[in-house]
Amino acid sequence: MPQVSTKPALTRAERAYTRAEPDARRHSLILACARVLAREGVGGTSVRAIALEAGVSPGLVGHYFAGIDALVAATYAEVESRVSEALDAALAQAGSDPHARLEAFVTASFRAPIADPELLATWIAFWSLVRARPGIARQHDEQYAAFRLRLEQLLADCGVPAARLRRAAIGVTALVDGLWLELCLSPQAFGAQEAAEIARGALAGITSTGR
Amino acid sequence: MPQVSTKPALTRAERAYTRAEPDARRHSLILACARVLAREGVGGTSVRAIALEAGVSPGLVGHYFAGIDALVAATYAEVESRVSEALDAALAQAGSDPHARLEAFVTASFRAPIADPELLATWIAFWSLVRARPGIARQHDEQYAAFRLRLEQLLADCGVPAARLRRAAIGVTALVDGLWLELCLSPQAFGAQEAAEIARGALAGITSTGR
DNA sequence: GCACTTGTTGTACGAACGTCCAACAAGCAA
DNA sequence: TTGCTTGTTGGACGTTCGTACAACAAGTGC
Repeated sequence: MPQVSTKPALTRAERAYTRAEPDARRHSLILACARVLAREGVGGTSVRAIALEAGVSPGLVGHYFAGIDALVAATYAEVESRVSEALDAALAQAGSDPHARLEAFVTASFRAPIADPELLATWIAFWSLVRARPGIARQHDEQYAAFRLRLEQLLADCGVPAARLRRAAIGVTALVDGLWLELCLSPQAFGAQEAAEIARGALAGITSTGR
Repeated sequence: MPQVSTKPALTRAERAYTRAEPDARRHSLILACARVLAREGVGGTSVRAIALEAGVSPGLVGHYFAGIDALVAATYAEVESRVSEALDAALAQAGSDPHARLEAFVTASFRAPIADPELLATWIAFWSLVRARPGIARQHDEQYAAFRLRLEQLLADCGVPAARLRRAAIGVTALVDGLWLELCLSPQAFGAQEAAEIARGALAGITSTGR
């Protein structure tokens, strides 16, 4: 992105102002931030990179958010919301059979819209921020606790004994995260369908033995 | 870390030069880099932060490595080596029973020296670099392929059918990674011992059904 | 057309970045 | 003690960072 330093600022005729509603602008900045986090990682994510990705001027980040950290936090909320909605939708379509519901909930993570390498990469970037940013850590804790609680409920509906619920939920959550990680970082190793099969196998083991 | 800008440079009497052998100095910079990556994440890891952590002057990073990226790559190699050695040691102590060996190999990830929150946090930082840095991606691919290959061998020794080896190895690797992630990011949720129990349960499922 | 509201641009600014290197200094041998 | 080798310091330099904001401009109502 070289800037020809001898080139004068754009004339009035050359500047292109494109107005957008505040919510729409905020949303497009959030999406741009997610994409930059995914592609460049945390180290390559800057106000200028996000603005360039969004096709706007850098000042807009400061105008619409209390700074880049606030934008990243808003991006976390957006991505998390997208994942939650996909899980909700999977459950809504799963019917009432407990095993089908459990499987739908877990395997939704390996289908669109979740199993998108870009979304997974953004998610990995968020993981890497948890320890250094208390705000992201809070968001992370809430989201994970909610996911695990829900998973426990679904597992309980499948007859997993109460004494084993917690560990089963932790294990399934870990398996999903680990498969996400490798789906994203080593896409040549296996794909989303295989990940779903692996997860199904694990669920079958857990629910068949009540282990 | 405010620097009193009116304070003159240290006089000759105040400067403290401490010499170290090149290898020792390189190693201490690598360890400092690992600690900073763990604590501050990628975004907070800079030449100055690492040098401060190592108790030396920033110029030493450039003296001993071809820049901060080379130092990070060297840090990856060091941490990976530390993990591999721990796994080797666990296997060496496990005896000849295939099931004991498999369990030792997998649960070693949940014992010292591996299950150290700082090491895990450094590892998460490396994950977040994989997509944006080809060199780290190469290191990552090699390390993961080697781990999975080894795991497949151990699983095969336990009688897991050849047709199921690959997926079993992928699943166990994912489970380990996911448990690492949460051990590090949500230490209040569960501990290393419980992680080991969860992993043992998963291994028992895989090896008992030959699934 | 004008005035006002409100969204946009792009740059100034101080701070921090990675890299480079001259000056310094520890340690050793003669 | 001197000279040499080699490790260390810390600051210069150009670049990039996040933030702030003056100037600009789109869009609306009168």
